[in-house]
Amino acid sequence: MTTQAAEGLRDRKKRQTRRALGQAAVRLVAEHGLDHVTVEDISAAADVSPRTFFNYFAGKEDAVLGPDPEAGPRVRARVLAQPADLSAAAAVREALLAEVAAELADDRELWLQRMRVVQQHPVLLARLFFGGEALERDLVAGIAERVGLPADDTYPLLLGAAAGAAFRVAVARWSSTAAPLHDLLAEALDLIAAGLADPPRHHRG
Amino acid sequence: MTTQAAEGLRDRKKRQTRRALGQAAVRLVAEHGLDHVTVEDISAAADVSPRTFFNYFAGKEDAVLGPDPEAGPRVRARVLAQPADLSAAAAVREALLAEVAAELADDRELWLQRMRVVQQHPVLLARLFFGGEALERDLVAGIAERVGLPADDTYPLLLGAAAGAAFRVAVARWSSTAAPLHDLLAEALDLIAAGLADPPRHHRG
DNA sequence: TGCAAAGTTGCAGTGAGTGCAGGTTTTTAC
DNA sequence: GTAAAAACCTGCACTCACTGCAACTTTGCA
Repeated sequence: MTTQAAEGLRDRKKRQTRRALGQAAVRLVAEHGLDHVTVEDISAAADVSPRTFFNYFAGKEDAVLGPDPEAGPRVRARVLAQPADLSAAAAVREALLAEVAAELADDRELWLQRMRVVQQHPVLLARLFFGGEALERDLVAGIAERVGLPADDTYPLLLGAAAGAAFRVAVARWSSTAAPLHDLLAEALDLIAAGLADPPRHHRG
Repeated sequence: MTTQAAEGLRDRKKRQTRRALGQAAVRLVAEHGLDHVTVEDISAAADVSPRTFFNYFAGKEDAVLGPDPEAGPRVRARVLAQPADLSAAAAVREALLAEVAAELADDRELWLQRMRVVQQHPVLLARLFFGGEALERDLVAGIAERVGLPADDTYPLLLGAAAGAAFRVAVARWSSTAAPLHDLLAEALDLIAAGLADPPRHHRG
């Protein structure tokens, strides 16, 4: 049966095209702004027809964000894989930190540019959150399973949503400061675990 | 300076039109689904031209959500108006509960239908969050001012984002349960203030 | 009553996004 | 090695979203 590398030429080309489109989208939008870039521009830069673009992405915004359909299940598995003596919040913390480390190892520079673009285009932020929705659903499912509650109970929903909030804030600060994303995310998650009590040092008039 | 009733016929008509468009949008989308409703349909139902529709809303989704541009400043003011002995988190809690009560007093039924529609169309959820962005920015500004930190510091950003998360979860549960939104929101905010510790009763295998 | 400001509408045009059909490339089976 | 099958790419035609512009109508005000 000649069971070899198992990765056909077809799939490799598909990934190449997808990647080319995504990179072109980020680069062009960074250069010219979101409304001054058409799908045709992106397609041309990636050397495919505009029609083909839509075989890969639902639109400009999707191409910029390049959502990863496997991220959700991966995060869910990570949550369940954490040691049983951790609280749910702690398990989410470890799972997200591990996931972020893995993602960034892949393509640090692209992610950074992507996030800078997102900061400059609030519409993209909305779409990022939307993609985050699918991910958040899986995260919530993992949390629910871990604590033995239904997935539509307040607690899993809220922990998932709060983790998403922490992630957004960390990314926002990442694109404007030089600190490692890992540290920023850890800090945000810790603040939430502390119940968002008033910050220690704040001098009033 | 003739500072009188100050509400001309013009402005009243504008508000009527805006309201008619918003209601028509929610009703039609609830009936036929988001992609089976065109701007033309909505305009026809509100008895204006399609071109006029765009003088009021940026698109279908905006019309469904009917964002209130004054909500942001109002929330910010509410946060600052809370007693000084409250923690920032507690101040946010009180401000949001008051705001929700005021909003709902206006148009309870419309809001409920709106939220049901949002639940069924994740794209709208993204847009809701986007509109929420503007609001969240004002909320963050209020928090920052209250605690004496810059508005781009982690703490205000995170408290604002977490409050947004609590709000989303409360709304999600509101549209699927019968409980009052006020109670659901209070519960969610309290859970966050408790650091999202493991829920009290959860029996493992 | 008459002028200015604001609102409404139609028209024309760009661009997003989709279904369909024909052509090309990769895979699979013989 | 070759031919059928499956997957992919592409152009075409179409609907709909959205915008600028230029009348035209209504409201506000002196």
